[in-house]
Amino acid sequence: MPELPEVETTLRGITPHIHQQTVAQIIIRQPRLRWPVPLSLTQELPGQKMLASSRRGKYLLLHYTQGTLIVHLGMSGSLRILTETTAAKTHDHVDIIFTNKVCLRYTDPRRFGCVLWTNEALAQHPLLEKLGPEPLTAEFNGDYLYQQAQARKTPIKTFIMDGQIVVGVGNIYANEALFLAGIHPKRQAGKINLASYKKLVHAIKKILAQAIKQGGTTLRNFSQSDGKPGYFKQKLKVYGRGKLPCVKCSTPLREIRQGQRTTVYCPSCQK
DNA sequence: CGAGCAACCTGCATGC
DNA sequence: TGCATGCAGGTTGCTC
Repeated sequence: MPELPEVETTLRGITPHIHQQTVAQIIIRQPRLRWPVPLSLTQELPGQKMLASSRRGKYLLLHYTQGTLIVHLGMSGSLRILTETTAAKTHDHVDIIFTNKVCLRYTDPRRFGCVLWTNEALAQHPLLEKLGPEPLTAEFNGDYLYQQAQARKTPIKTFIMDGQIVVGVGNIYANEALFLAGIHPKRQAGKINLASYKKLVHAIKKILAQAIKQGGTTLRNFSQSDGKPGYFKQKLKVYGRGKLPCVKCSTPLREIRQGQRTTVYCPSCQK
């Protein structure tokens, strides 16, 4: 479910409600996520204040007095703010309740996400230390991507979805960015020239920035932390449109599998 | 080292 | 209606 724009939207949605708030209680109903939720949090977290929040790739980082909560939404996770008592449903795995009665609720049917805690320097955390640059920074540019691609035989789509190369480009936006840049998803990363990489980087930035501005892509169950849906889906040009006519040239879009993910592209516009 | 893929889980759409 | 199958927004951690 959540790609980077959804994670960013979630972060912006929840932060004002919990900023500078002190934890009263944490309830862990289901600790078995991607990695076990540390049960010691029920002792450690109460009394700590939420000082700041940030994001690294698709990891949400909630910085408390004595450590950081690392939250990932996986494929089906969401975080939302509850201001009045609401009975927990089947997949409501974790509640963080603040002294002002606000509840931050983590829900994740597929349990591919995680809720972890660290006291150590974040840059050295095993899940974060090898991550590539953020896509919306100046560090991520055509020259960088071109350099990283040298001698790489992996298909360009797989390459831009590799978090060690650049974080936050998920399946939807990888498809969309390649279409926008006119690049065939199967091309070998090492055989693409600098000019095309500049175009691709521009496309990735554009598509992500636009999606964030619109509040993320709504697919099935994603909604913002306030419950309002995102409005980006209607802007998708290839994702979910296999066999339908290309919006530019009307050629039927082609659908293939790369890795274990669906790729959609226009065989005429993408070379 | 890179490339490819199995694995972790539930829900939903589809087809018989 | 029921059941089997395949697919879904991610990413780690295996094998080769």
